[in-house]
Amino acid sequence: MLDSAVLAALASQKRLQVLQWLKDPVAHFPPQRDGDLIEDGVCVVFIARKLGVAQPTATTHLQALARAGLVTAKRIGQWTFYKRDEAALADLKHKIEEEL
Amino acid sequence: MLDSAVLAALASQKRLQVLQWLKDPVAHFPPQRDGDLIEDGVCVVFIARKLGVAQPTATTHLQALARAGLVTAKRIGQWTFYKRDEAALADLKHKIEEEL
DNA sequence: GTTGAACATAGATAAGTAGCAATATAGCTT
DNA sequence: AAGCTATATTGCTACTTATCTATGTTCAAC
Repeated sequence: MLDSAVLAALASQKRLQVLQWLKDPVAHFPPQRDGDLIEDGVCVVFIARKLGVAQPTATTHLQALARAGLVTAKRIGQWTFYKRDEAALADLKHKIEEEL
Repeated sequence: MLDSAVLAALASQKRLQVLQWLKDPVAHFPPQRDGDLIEDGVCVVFIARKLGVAQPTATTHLQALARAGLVTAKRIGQWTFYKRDEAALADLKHKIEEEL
């Protein structure tokens, strides 16, 4: 059965926007010193800046996506990088296609 | 771009459940006197009863789905029948498949 | 070890959502 | 027209969400 909690994570224009940007991080975010945009993910402050919200607000959104399993967080040094969980997203799309 | 308002309509276990039941109304609801379960849809009180909520609560859920364009309402006499909008649902699934 | 940067957490406010009981409205049915 | 039934609307409470500022924590770099 489809999980409404996961759909709730998607029910936000800001979070949908982030997921779009994370499809091609290199196109949307500046280079990072200590983490690869593609391999490791994008750091929170970049996302906050591009979203036009304060950093804690961005953290909240990203944690919501992570709780839903749609992105993963990776801590490197003082940075936290977020990237899409493509397997989880594919699985979700498949479930929606089948069950909705 | 995916519309977060439509996804918000799906972000509820109760509304997801209703959409599932409406896939096969005959299997899930008793016969109706004045409207065909398949052609016209299912009346609100049946849905309220099966959901285990008061009638106004069911109305709210169904209106949310209707506002999102996922179901359509049809008034016949004193009844309002709700049924899935299969075209809209297919379109949504397609968009999710492509854009998520 | 002190400073500064990145991120998380806490606390506050405002807005939205789910639920109910009560009431209103609309339409049969007699 | 009177009464009954189905649905919608209203008014309320409780809970959740989005946002911010302020503070805490972690870690790098000097």
